[in-house]
Amino acid sequence: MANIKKPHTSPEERIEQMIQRLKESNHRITPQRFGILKVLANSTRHPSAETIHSAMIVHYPTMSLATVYKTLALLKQVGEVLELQFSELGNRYDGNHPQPHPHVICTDCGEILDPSLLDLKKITEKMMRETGFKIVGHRLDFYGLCPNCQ
Amino acid sequence: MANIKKPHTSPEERIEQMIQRLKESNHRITPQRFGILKVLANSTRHPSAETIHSAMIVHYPTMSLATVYKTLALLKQVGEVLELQFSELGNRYDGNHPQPHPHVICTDCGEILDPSLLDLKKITEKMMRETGFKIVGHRLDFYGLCPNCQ
DNA sequence: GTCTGTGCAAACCCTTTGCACGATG
DNA sequence: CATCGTGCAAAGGGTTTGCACAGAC
Repeated sequence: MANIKKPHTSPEERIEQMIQRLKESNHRITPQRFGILKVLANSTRHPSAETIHSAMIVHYPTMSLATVYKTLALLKQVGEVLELQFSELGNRYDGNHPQPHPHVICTDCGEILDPSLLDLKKITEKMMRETGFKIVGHRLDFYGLCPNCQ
Repeated sequence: MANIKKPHTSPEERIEQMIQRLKESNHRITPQRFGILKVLANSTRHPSAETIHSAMIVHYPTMSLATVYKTLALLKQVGEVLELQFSELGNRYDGNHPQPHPHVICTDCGEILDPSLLDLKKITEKMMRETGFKIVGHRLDFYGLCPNCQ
């Protein structure tokens, strides 16, 4: 059973994986895209599009938010980023673990953690049997207050 | 273990519960609010604000969307409705089972089902131990294609 | 050189808010 | 009759889109 909390892949390796996937699907590696991959691979904080943009504008002063959104949509499409939708918090992105996995979310400061792996395979099968759905993904969030905000 | 899928509470009983809660918290029962409670209690489809509004405007031609949103916010505040946030689908509301419970969501047509109860108490405790968070809620969604959309 | 990607601004969608009027308790 | 709720319209925030220019391959 793999431990997705501390993957053996380094940020560099992760960036390389994502680049490969983009090339495979005939997409160009632009400085903007490379920069976004770098931010994603080096972040454990599940950044928002805005956060990624802010981090990048220091080095790429002309970087636009639209490009961040377009790149995130592309990465989502090729399966290299996991999008966590929140209507209040705004969407957040996980580029290190694109497969569904549980999150623990602070309702006060918005911090998002990846706790250790939890296998929902059996539960997913149960759900498929019960509902007749063909289930291809899931989402498991726990909401509460992080140690700092308590 | 209770089965939250088919509660013994009828829509009428459920409406009564919600009315009690509103009265307890010193809120008035207006025709608009009563209508929204009726729609919520009679729906198993996790309606959006827009859906509730559309259902009501037939009987209350002056009904406004703003009032639907305000009432949903109020019901959420007093714990009588569960809000499911989706940035794409728009938020959806469950007035029959305000406590967190799993959902199975069709990514094609947007249908949302309540499968039978699944107890996450032990997993929640594990998460609290592991992360130091004080967890007060959760969300468990399964995504896939419903029988109709497959 | 071709074609995709970028960046700007405008458009979009859902949701929230301010405010004057209306209705509840 | 005091206060709270309603409805309109405008504002708001995050995200998406159209289009001309720039740049990757």
